[in-house]
Amino acid sequence: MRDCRRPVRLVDPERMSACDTCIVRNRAICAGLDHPEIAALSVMGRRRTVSAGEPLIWEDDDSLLVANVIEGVLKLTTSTADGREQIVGVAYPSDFIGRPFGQTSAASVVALTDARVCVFARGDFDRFAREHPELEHKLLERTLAELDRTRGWMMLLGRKSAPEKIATFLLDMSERLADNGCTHQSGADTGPARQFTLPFSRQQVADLLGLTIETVSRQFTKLKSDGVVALPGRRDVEILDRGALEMLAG
Amino acid sequence: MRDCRRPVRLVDPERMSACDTCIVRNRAICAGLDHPEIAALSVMGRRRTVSAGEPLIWEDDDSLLVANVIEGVLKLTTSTADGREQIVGVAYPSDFIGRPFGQTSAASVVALTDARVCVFARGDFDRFAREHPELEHKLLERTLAELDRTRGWMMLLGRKSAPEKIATFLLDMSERLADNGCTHQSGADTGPARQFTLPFSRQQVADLLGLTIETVSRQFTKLKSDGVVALPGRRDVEILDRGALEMLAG
DNA sequence: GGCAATCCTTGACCGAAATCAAACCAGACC
DNA sequence: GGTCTGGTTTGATTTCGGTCAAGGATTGCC
Repeated sequence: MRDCRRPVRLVDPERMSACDTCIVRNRAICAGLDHPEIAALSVMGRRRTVSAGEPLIWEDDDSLLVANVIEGVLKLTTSTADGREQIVGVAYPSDFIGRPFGQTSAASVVALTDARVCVFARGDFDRFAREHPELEHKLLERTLAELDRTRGWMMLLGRKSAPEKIATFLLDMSERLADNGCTHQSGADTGPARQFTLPFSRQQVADLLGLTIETVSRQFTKLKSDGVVALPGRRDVEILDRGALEMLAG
Repeated sequence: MRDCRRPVRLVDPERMSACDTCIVRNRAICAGLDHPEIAALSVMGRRRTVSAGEPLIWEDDDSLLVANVIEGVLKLTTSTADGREQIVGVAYPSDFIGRPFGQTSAASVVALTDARVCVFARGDFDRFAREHPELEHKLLERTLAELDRTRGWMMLLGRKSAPEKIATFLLDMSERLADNGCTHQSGADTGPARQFTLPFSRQQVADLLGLTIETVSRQFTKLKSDGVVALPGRRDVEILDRGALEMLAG
């Protein structure tokens, strides 16, 4: 999912005067809009950077903004009054975040890595979307896919054991962090990544899987000593035995 | 959420020649469509009854049909190869079920009570929806709301204890099964139900909350002996101390 | 380099919920 | 009435993962 790191030069990086140079332009919901529409969107939107750890949207706040992720990874979380946290979604480049057509957002959005997003005032976006069925359709397709993915994760949270959770997680990461052909000559899909760098700390993996940090750590150690994965760095994973992982994932 | 039980007479109950008498007409996604549109939908759709326990859609099957729920309650489930089950959604009257714009359905749909639905071939529905932005917009709003609800449930599955799960579940049921003013003289919202009949067996409650049937049973017994609820029948619940439930729900 | 802060790992122990097993109950049917 | 059946409750026991606590490893900073 990572985008190519080729620098993008913008005449005016604040105003989105340069949707045409946007690296997620073909994959985000704005794909397929024609020139006048893109121009209208450009007027409404602004580029923003969000540093790792910085929040973009607060849970239960008025839903004031929506955004497209250009670069980086962000987490969507819900929390209980006593501070327990559950990650309920992860947004990658080209993903849409925020809650259009609703008063409040059900989840907080916080950057996991330094990120760039292009944000819109929710009201502006809502109005624009209602006038552009093609955009709404893209948003609908995306939302339906996200709902499917979320429902799959419910099975993991409700019914899987810790080893199954970790194995499923690693396989999922391996797919979502797969190289999209940017750093390779061929444009072909290179398939799931054999090695990758997690955008999560151990605590965040725990918050994603409904486990504690200690259990996550122990399971990683177990996989390492069983020769299923190598862990060259804190957040680096190399899959040595994908078959074993798939067995474990259940 | 229950609809009034006043019988609906149909000239031809098989063909949906009588959308105009449909009891969920004002709340389902077809609300707001004009006469010619409704007529076109009528031609595409068929009414169907589904008996309690009977499946309507199979997980991983080709997504062949979508539907509106007219009456009854259905569960959406995902299962593992070894037979563990997780309920990932519950559909009530006026809810939309199925996976438009996608090749396969991520969840099975099975009736919990005898139910009536109006079904459409997915292809037909997709085509119709793309030509009717207002319908797609309604579907989008619904899908966004369902995603919010699903994410809330992830917090429950990943981070809540058994007592918290049960309390949250009962409060949720109390709201969703609330009388919608049908059986009362006033049309006013009567608020959350104080007593209601669950559409779930104990096992199904377990599948919804990510627990075992024994744990569910024990928690119900505990709530009863603590005087928080009364359980006049297998599936009947009467909330005696809502405040206590809210405390327990965390 | 030394030091602090943060993150991660490891160990000992505990407890909540699962598992295993046995009653119990409520309808349905004869 | 009796019996059968499927769902439910209850009890005894186990286990998985959480909690508590300590120790390492990395990173950043002076």
